[in-house]
This record gives sequence, structure tokens and C-alpha cells, in this order.
Amino acid sequence: MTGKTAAEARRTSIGAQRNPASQDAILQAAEEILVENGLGSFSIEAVARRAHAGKPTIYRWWPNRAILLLDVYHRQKYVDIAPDTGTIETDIFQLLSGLFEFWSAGHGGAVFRSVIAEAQTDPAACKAVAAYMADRYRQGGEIFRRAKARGDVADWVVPELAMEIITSFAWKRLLTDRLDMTPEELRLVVRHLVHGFEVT
Amino acid sequence: MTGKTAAEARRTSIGAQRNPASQDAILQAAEEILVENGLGSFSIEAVARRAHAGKPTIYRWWPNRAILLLDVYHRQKYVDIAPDTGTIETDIFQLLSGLFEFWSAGHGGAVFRSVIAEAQTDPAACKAVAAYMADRYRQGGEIFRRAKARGDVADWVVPELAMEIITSFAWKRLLTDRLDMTPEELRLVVRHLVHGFEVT
DNA sequence: ATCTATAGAAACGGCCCGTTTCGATTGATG
DNA sequence: CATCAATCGAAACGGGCCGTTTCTATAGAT
Repeated sequence: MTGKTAAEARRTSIGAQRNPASQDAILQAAEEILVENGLGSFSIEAVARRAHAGKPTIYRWWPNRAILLLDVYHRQKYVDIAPDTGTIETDIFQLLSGLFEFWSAGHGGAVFRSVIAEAQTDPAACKAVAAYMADRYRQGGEIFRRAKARGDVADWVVPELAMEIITSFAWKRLLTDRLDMTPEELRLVVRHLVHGFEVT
Repeated sequence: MTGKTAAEARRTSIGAQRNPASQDAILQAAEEILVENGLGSFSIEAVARRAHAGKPTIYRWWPNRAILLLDVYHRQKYVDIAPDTGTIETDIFQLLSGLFEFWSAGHGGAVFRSVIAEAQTDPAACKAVAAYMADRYRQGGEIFRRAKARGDVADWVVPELAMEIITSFAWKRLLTDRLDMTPEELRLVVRHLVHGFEVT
């Protein structure tokens, strides 16, 4: 027992097994760097410094930047992707509203932006993101399956594709730094999505 | 006159003015690197080597990576963003189809992906991309203004917003490397966009 | 003829890459 | 209880790119 605080104390091996304290410190340091200084300042060296960890420790468990980024992102716990409010329109409003709030209020937005950017460099990360999104569409498609059962949504609508269209808009707003939408603006977007453009 | 070919010949100053040959060589080298090896291999040093240019020459005219990338992108000439086929549905189909073709067949896709990724690191580049897109929406909104005049599109539809929703889908497909769509799949997407999800 | 801004080459200190080496730690094994 | 094995953080490696500075050569403008 030294006089150092927990943050200053040097972590060491706990035997021939992974040290959860190091794992946490590394992931948290990585998240902090992303949120405070962005992907530009994100490097394994910087994470190691901030976490008081050795570079080999990081490389041992996260073979590259992209995997570390994905791990940071998956720690962010996310809002309900399939709210059930009774109407398709308010379901989608709730979904987008929650997503925008999650991205702008907390750390989720900064982290996810970084993941998407990294995916443009790393093909494996790109596939991982695409697979993750496909899973999201499957989950969120529940909104449309319920709505179909109620008779509120047309038969030919493909739940997963509709979800992709909806979240695509959210992506673009995130990537162009335009998450600040009023409820009225967001309602207008939802109207375009739900009613389409045609005169009915 | 040396025995060297044009590619090998060393360019030099043409006086106290910018040398267009150097400018072209640099932009072309930058594009080639992006297309062949991706943003990961894109560095000022690499561009300078490939273009047989001095780094100071690059830094003099393009203060940073992002500006050079944007310049490369703007050289790519783009498809018609506002086709006029007579119906809103085929207009949008044409637009998306042309965009996907432009992105996957030529160099446009690889370059634009890189620009978007860079924008996640560089706030100035992010604003530039957002402004560029806003301009695109204004141009492409013409599709909806024409359709409104024909009475094919509802009054409450905001042309720019509708365009943003449409191109958002294209962005997501580009960024997740899923540009390979059959005409049938694309038609289905367009139907979701135009008709919306609701039963009519 | 002189001035001036350009061109490319080379080298600078600094940072990060991914890897290797090292001594210390501690659970698992026999 | 002694040994083994895998982990930990620290430090250092050669290599690459950063953005800048210094250099010589070039050729239009004055």
C-alpha cells in the first residue's frame, strides 16, 4: 500500500490472466480522448499514456485501432431502438429523438462518428459496422411489424429497409454536425418519411 | 531538353507564379493514391513523392490534408442531380442510380468516402461538406418543385429536406460499402421513399 | 539588369507506429 | 512449497509522416 491515489497507483500483473482494471482504464482513457480531442488525437500511444498502461498490453488485447474503437462504442449503452407508442409516426419520432439526444448529450455521438470514420480506412471495421447496423435494422424493424399487424403500414414495406432509410438520415446529420433539431423540425422529417412525398 | 520522358522530367519554377503542371500532377497523384490504396495511405509525403513535387509546394497551396482532399473531390465531375423524366419516382430512381454508378464505377466513391472521413477529424472540412451538400439539396430540390407544379407532390413537402433524406440513404450505402444494388432493389428503395410507409 | 515568388530537394526535431526486451507480479500446477 | 506461465508497465528500437526551414535554380515582372 503506497500513498498514491488509485488513479496514480501503478497497476501490475494479477497473474497469468487479464487484468480487468487495466482493461477498464484503457477503454475509459480511449473514450475520454475521443470525446475531448476527437479522432485526430486518438492514438495507441496517447491511450497508453492516459491509462498508465503499457503499449504491449493494449496491442495484446486490441490488435488495432479499429477494434479498440468498436469496443469503446459497444460499451456505450444505447436507447430503445423500437419504442412502442401505438402509432408508427410517434414511434419513429421517439426513435430519432432518442438517438439524437443520445448522440449529442452524451459521448455516443463523438464515439460513433469516429467509428464510422475509421471504417472508411479499415475494411474489417467497415464490415463490422455494416453487420452491426444490419442487426439494428432487424431489431428496429419490430416497429413496422407491429404497425403492419395493426394495419397501419403497407404490406410491401420491408421493415429492415425502412429502418435503414430512417437511420440513414440520422447518420448524415451526425456526420455533418447538424444534430441540433427542434421537435418541430424533427416532426417534419418524420412526416416526410412516413407519408412519403406523393399526393395521396 | 533531356532524354527523360515527360513523367520523369523534373518540373521547375516558371517564374513568380503558380505552375499549373505541378498543380495537376499533385492533384492527380493524390487521386491515384486515394483510389489505389485508400485514405490510410494518403499522406502529404506520399503525394509529394508520387507527383515528384516538393512538400513546400503542396503546403503552399493546400494548407492541410482536408483542403487537398476537397480539391480532389471537386475535380470529379458529377452526374445530373436533377434529372427530369416526368415522374417523381423515375426522377429519384435516375438520381440514385446515377449516383451509385458514379461512385462505384469511377473514382468518385473512394474520393468522397475519404472526404467524409476526413470531415470527422477536421471541423472546417465538416462545415465545407455540409455547405456543399446544402447547395446540392437546393439544386436537386428542382425535382420536387417541378413535381409540385405538376401536382404530383404534396404541398407540405420541403424540396431540400426531401433531397437530404434521399441522399442520406446513398451516403449510408457508400459508407458501409454496399453500393452494389440491382435495379429492382433500388426501385424498392425509391418506392419506400416516395410512397412512405403508411397505408393509403 | 534587378527583383520576386515560384519550383524541387534535402534535412530538421517531434510524434506515433508496431515490436522487442526487461524485471516484477501472481495465479495455476505438481 | 517450488516451479511454471502468462500477465503487467516501462523503456527503447527502427521506420514513417508531420510541418518547417534552408538551399539553389528558374523565369516572369518591373
